[in-house]
Amino acid sequence: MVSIKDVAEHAGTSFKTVSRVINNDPGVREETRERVQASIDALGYRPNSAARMMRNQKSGVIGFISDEVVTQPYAGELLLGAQEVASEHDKVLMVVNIEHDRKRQQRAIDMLLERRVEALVYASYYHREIELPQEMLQVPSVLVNCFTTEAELPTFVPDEVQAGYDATRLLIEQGHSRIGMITLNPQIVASRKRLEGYRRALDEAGIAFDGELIVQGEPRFDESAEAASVAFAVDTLMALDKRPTALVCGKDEFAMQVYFLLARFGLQVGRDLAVTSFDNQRLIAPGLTPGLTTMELPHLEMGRAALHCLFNRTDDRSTRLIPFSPIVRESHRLKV
Amino acid sequence: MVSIKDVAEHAGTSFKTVSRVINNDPGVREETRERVQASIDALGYRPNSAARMMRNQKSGVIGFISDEVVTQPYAGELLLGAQEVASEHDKVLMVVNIEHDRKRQQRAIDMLLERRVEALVYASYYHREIELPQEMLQVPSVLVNCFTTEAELPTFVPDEVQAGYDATRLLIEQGHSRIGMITLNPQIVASRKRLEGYRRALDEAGIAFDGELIVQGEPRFDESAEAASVAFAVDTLMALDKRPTALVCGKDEFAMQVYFLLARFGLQVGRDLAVTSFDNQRLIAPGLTPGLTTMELPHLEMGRAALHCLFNRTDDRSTRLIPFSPIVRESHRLKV
DNA sequence: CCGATGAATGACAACGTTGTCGAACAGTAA
DNA sequence: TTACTGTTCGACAACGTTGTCATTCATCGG
Repeated sequence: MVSIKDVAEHAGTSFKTVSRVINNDPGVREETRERVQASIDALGYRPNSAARMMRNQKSGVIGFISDEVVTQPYAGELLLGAQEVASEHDKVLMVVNIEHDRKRQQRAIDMLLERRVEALVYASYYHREIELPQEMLQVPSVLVNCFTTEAELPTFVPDEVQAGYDATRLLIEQGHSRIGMITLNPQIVASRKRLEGYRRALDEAGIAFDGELIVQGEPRFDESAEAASVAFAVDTLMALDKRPTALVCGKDEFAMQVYFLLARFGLQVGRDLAVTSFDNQRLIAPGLTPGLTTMELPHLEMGRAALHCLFNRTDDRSTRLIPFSPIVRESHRLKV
Repeated sequence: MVSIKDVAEHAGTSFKTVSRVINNDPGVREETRERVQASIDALGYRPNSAARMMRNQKSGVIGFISDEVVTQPYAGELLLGAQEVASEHDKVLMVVNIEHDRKRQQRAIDMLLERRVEALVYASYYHREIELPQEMLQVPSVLVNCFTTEAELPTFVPDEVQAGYDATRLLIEQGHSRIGMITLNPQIVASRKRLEGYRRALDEAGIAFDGELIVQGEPRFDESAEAASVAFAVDTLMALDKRPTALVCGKDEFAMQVYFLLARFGLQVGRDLAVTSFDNQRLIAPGLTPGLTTMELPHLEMGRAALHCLFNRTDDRSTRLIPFSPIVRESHRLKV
């Protein structure tokens, strides 16, 4: 590989002068600068970042540890937002997917610390508590879409309560008061918090909470039984004496199921039942008829916010709630 | 940051001996080794990879340039497969998303070459021809899910023809001979090749090709008009004198639309129309009733194959076709 | 014409690591 | 004792940069 010395020899100067040219140091005569630049171009020289790192004691790298962000639809936007802000600050992300594997996680963190990452981001696919790798405390770190009780770290999570509130509010504003909810697995943070938002919206509107209207859509054990589970949930709701006229679905896949399942009862979303949901899965939400009104997870925004926080290095180690965006289509509104 | 010299001082040896311990060099007395190891642990020493890089003239990094792989549902599996193989060989991926931006692409490549990546992978979200960044020829490179005519490089793309063939064949085997197809935008490689596979399957089965059965599902200009476009396609097919009894959909979103749209005609997928499709979008395909039979894009496999190719450095610069996997559910079969 | 000034450039060290070579030492055979 | 072996360890250089300081040279005022 061609080094600064090769360029110097080619240009007939000392290698220090070449260094000056590369770094736009002002103390170089114009003529010399041009000659050196010509040699750089001729030899195809590129500064060796490893040498620079050693000299400057800075890697310019930010580690991004993800459990499975990258493999999940649109969660990758989190990465995208992070990359965008990082590159504004001339930093690069080094992304490692650890896939819930302890050993792999350890190896990944070792690798990142050996590369002297200037900071670490830990991002999880779904909003949950994590076991904090203790090594993360050695460098500035932030958590995204996850949290921990083991240490105080800047944390960015979606505002699930607000999302639940807004999703419900959209239906209340349409005049509904019998509003059903198909929840995610209650062990999940999102499930509990969104329900909290739902209740808050009802309270605020003076609507009494009715436990009968809350049914679980995700199966307790067998993932593959999800379709059946949603079907059961819809059946349960539709068998009620006072059927709901509106429904908050725990995720867009549930909503899709609902669109199909209502046909059994001769009903249609958007005519007989108003629906809102969460996620705004681009594959599903716009493709349904009527278009699905849904709360979009702020992945991009969380990624951005987390990196901004790293660069504005204050001592603020609080948890920040990033709001969902309501994507308003037609499903929350009944056509008469 | 604590260096090898700090450890040496702490352990009362020369720094070279510490180096030997780190690298498991045999010529160290057991007692010394333990003493040094204790110091390493006590000080929390981690070897500085920048220094190692400089010394060894090897970065251990493989650059992964993606146009938008990461932000697209499940295309991230490509990255995952690549990462898996890389880490088997003790290499790390450095991923950069260039988002079709010329400048960003140039910056990304410069950055990667300055970091002395040992190889480059260029992966595109959908199968297409790319303009090859000329710098890629400076290091061993492979293309994934894309190709170029500007140079001969090892290339890994999905076998679209086989996918079209298989998707059609599944229907033929069920006794169908009037098989419609809703195609993607014909400018896309996948669209043309899959149609070729479709024709081959028909030929082989002695079924005459009928152009009336081929309709375009993707709108020509306006992306947002896709739903309407598919609706029009279905209407067209259903208005034929001899309606198709089976249908190959260009992507799972089309299939989802078809499930809904058939209702207009009082028809049902799996009862009146057999359907196959492409992609196996996890959000859609398993959630439809009947489950969608679809050809899964070999993202994971392409990622793996590409990296294997880099490590088995032969001079083979050919294009390898990676087969789709048929994910057989129920939609290709009519229930009587 | 001389010394002072400032601009342009070079010599050298250092960053943290590993490869090469040689030194110190213990043990063994003659 | 000597000579030789092998084991264990350290001194030193080098990798490619950049910061510090010294040197060279032209220019300018007196």
